Amino acid sequence: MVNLMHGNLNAQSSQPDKVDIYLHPLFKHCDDNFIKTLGTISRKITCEKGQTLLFRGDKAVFFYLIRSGCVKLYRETIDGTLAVVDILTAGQVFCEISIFEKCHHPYNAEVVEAGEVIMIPVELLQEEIKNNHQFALDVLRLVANHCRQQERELEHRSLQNAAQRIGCFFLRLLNRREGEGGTFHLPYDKMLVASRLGMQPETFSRALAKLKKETGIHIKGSKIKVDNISNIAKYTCSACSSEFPCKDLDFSKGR
Amino acid sequence: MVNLMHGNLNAQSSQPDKVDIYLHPLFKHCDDNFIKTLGTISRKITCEKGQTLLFRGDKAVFFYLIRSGCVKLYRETIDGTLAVVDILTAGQVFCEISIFEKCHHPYNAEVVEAGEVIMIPVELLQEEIKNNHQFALDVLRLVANHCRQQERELEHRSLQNAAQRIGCFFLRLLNRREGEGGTFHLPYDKMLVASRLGMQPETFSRALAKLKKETGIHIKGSKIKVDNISNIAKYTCSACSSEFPCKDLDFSKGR
DNA sequence: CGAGGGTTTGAAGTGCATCAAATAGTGTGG
DNA sequence: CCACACTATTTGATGCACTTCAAACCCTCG
Repeated sequence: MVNLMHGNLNAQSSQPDKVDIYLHPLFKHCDDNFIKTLGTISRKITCEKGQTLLFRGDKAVFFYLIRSGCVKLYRETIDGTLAVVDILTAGQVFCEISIFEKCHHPYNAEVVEAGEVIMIPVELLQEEIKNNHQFALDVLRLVANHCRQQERELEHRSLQNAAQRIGCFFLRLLNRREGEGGTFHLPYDKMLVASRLGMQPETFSRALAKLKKETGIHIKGSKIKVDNISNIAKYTCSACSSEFPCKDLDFSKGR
Repeated sequence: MVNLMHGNLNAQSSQPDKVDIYLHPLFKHCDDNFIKTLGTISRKITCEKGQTLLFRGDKAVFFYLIRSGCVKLYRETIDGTLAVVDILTAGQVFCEISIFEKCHHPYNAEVVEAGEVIMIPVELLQEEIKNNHQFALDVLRLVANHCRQQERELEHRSLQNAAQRIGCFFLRLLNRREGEGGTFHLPYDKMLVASRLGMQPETFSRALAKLKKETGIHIKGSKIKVDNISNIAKYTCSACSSEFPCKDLDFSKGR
């Protein structure tokens, strides 16, 4: 079990096996009774790779929390072109807007790595939102946090080049103090990382090579070793309005 | 006065002179007493072009509503490169996250067209959020709506080319039924539209010419005449996951 | 009228996408 | 344990969209 209270992007790279829903910060102001109901009523499903959890346009009836595995959120045009919204791993949540509003899914969700997903019926949460003012505020915080993440994402797409976006992604995976380095594994396929960062696999490969040259990081398969974070920060954060270390994402990994 | 209850992006193009804060849908569940307090305590300021309303990183103490004029929200890297987040006109609001959370501004706000702005102290709203459950939900809706807008924006940046983004922008300005055309004015400078859509003025100029060729629209200065909306929809919406007409934005123009 | 932006046009450069093909890695059945 | 199939990743070559730099044009407003 991973305590999401202290969860950060590191949890992604360490790939925890299971995640306890009770500990997601979204529920920190919910009482034991509600948590118990949550445990009873929510569905836990085991998903295979390739399985589609929900389709864009479908009515949202569940709020999702990933216990393990990996889920890709994406939009698709008529001609089949994909725009990946995000790729989520253990501990992350999605469809949070459905918690308070009747809505239709704004994206598709596909399992890209087998795992377990918890589905919480939205009525349950909508009820809680009415009774528990603190919970309403926590939902608000979750949504707002997602909003800020997207603002940052949008900025990165217009100001950072491919190599800088990868570097920034690595910095978030590392999440250490300035100077300190470390080793970590990519949370998923390079192809998926590429799509997550809005680039082609070929571009990712070349940009990663460039990042290596520029910052002196070591790469072996999916293992990345960083001796000095500042090198990456210097290289990537010059093309961003936030300074390293990024303080944007401190509430939770919720979506 | 413009009734924001029924406001849509058309309001942008018709450039209303003044906007009544009471009618913003955010306040639809607030009682007269609160509205009166709002009128008393909020500041109305007249802004000159070029004036900076707030700086990124400053502590957020006001929620902003634009009565008239035009405000640019942007982020800036150390070397001075800008990333425009949005450009807002009469009836639109910003800094809504400050309504429920102590936060620092994630962007700068600069007046690009002189006008009047209303500043509402966040304490007032934070108080109301505690007392008025419906208001809390309306704030949630406002934030969620902003979130969806950004999701769409992000998709557009990765799937649509420059001409298609302009066409999509026009469709939102027109906001009519399929087939019906119309005439409208750009809500602000072409330079600003370009920055809003994440492209250079030169690119905008060339892409607009391309859009004209592809869809048969008529352009004279800032006046755009569209005979048949479907032509634009056919051209732009093919590179988007939503089909025309876009239903994404039905709550308000809030930000 | 003339100064100063906004807008357009031209020419050249850059970054990423695309297409193609080679190479590495992984899982399968024999 | 190996050979095969299949996928992921890398590398090369080329093309396209957008940017950048430069200059002309145009419009507005003092």
